[in-house]
Amino acid sequence: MPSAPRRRSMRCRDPAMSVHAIASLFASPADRIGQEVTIQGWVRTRRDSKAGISFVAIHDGSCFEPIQVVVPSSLPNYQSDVMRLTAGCAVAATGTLVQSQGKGQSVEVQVTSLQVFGFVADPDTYPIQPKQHSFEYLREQAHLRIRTNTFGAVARVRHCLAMAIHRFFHERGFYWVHTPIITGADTEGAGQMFRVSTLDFLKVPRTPDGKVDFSQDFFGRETHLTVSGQLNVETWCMALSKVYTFGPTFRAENSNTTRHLAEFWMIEPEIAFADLAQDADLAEALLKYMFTALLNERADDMKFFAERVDKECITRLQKFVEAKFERITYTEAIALLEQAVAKGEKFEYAPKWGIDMQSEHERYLTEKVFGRPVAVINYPKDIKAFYMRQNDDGRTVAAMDILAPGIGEIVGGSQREERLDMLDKRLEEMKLEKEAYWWYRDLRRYGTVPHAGFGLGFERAIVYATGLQNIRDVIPFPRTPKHCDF
RNA sequence: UCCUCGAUAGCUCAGUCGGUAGAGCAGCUGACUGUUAAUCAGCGGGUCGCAGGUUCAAGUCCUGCUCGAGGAGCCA
Repeated sequence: MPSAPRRRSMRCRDPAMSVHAIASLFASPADRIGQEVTIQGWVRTRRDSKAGISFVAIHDGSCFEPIQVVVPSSLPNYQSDVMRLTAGCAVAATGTLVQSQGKGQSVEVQVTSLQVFGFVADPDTYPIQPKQHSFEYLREQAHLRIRTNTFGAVARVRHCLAMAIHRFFHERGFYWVHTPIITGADTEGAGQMFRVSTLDFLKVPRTPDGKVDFSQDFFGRETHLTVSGQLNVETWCMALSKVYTFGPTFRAENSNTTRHLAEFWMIEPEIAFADLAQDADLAEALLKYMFTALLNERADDMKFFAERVDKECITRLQKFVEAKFERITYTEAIALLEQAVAKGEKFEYAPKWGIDMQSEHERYLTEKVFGRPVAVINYPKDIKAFYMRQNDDGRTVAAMDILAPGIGEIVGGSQREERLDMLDKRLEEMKLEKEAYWWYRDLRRYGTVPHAGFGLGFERAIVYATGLQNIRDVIPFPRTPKHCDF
C-alpha cells in the first residue's frame, strides 16, 4: 500500500478534546452528565430506528459493558458511514453524555459527530459475529477473539491477577527476579525441554565419535528454553531473602489436555530462613490476595463469567478467600482415599502409600472430601525431585501440592534441601551428575540456610477463577503440541 | 503417546429406514420501531473434511487418512 493516505489523517481531532475511556464514563457518570465526551472503539452492534436515529454499541476494552451511542440521521455522514457500520468497525464518536432514555443502560452518548477509522471489509464473513461462537472456533481466530465479551473479560482478569501478584510481593518486600529464558543447564529435571540452537539442521556438525558438536552452536554448548526459574532464583534468594519470578516457562511434553500448555507463565517465590509451613502460608496468602483483588476490581467481568460460563465462580472465590485451607499430610491423604475405597468409592487406580496420586485421587480429596483447596504435604521422597528437603522419617520429603476443586494441582512447592551432604546423597541416589550442579551445590557450601518456595501456574489460577474449561482460552496465543499459529 | 467422540452454508446446528440439502444467526433488499443478541417479509449462499469401497442410489454404511475436541498419562 504505497501512497494511500494513512487512516490516521482522518482524525483531525481538536487537540484540546480528550478521549474518554468508556469505563470512566460508567464509573462516575454524575460528574460528566451533560458534558461533551469522545470515545474511540469498535462496534459491537448497530440497531436502526427509522424515526431517524441509530443505536451503536461500542467497546474499547476498558470495561465489560459497551456504551450505547445514539446517532441522529441528520449527521452529514449518516448514510455514507453510519448506515454501513457492522460488527468490528473502528470508530470515534463525540457527543453529549446523557441519562439514557431507553431501558438497558444507564447512560449513553448523543452523538454530534462520528468518524470511521476502519470498516469491516466483508461483513458477511467477518469471523466475529454478535452471537455465541464455540471456543474451538475462536481459538482458530485468536487474533480476533479478543474482541468478544468472553475474551475481553479474560484479558482484564488476567491483567488484574498479574498486577495483584506483583503488588502482593512488592508490599511484602519481595524482589522480582528476571531469571533467564534460555538455560544452559540440562539439569532442571522437569521433563522435556525445547532445544535452542542456531545450527544448520541440514549440516549438523559432528564430533569425532558422531555426536552433535554443540561447541559450534551459538552458545558453544547445548541450550534449551527454561522449564523453571527455581534453581536460578534460589541463588538470588541466598542474598535478597525474599524473591519471586514471574515469567514464561516452556515444556516440550506431548500433553493434550485442558490443563497444559507448551508455553505458560509461572510464579515462583523463594523465601530464605523459612520452612514448609511458612511456604504453605505464603501460597495461601498469595492466592487469597489475588482472588480478593479480582472480586473487588473486576466485578463486571466476574459477573459475566457467573452468568455465562460458570454459575459458581464468584461464590467459589468468596468461599476460597474466607476459608482456611485444609492441610493434610500425604500419608493422611492416602488413608482417606483407602477409607473411601473401603466405603465403596471406585478408583481406576487403587490408592496406596508410595504411589503418586492420580488426578482422580486429587479430585476426590479436594472436591468430595473437603470441597475446597487442600494443601497436601510430606510426599514419599521417591516420587519427588532431588532438591526437596528430606524429613527426619527418612522416607518423605518436605513437598507440598495445593489442590483446587475443578483444576487439580494449582501449586507445587517444597522446602529445599539446604544440607550439602544430604543433597549429594540424593543426587547420587538419583544418578545425577554432581558436577553439573556445581553452582547449586555452592549455595549449600557458602552460608546455607533453610529455604522454601513454590510454583504457581498462572493460567491455571485464571482457569480456576473464571470457571473456563480450557487453559488454551486464558492465554492470548496458546502453544500446544502441533499448534503454534499466530 | 493411549482411549473416546466429532467434522454438513460465514457461524451454531438438524438431516429419520440409504432415495439426491434444511433451520436459526450473520450478510443484502424492503417494512416497522428510543432500539437492546430488536421485530416482520424476501434474496443470495454448499466439493456434506480428504481418498477409496459397497450399492441402481451414500451427508447417511465400510476402510484408510487428515484435522479438531474431551478423558488418561506427564505436570504448573
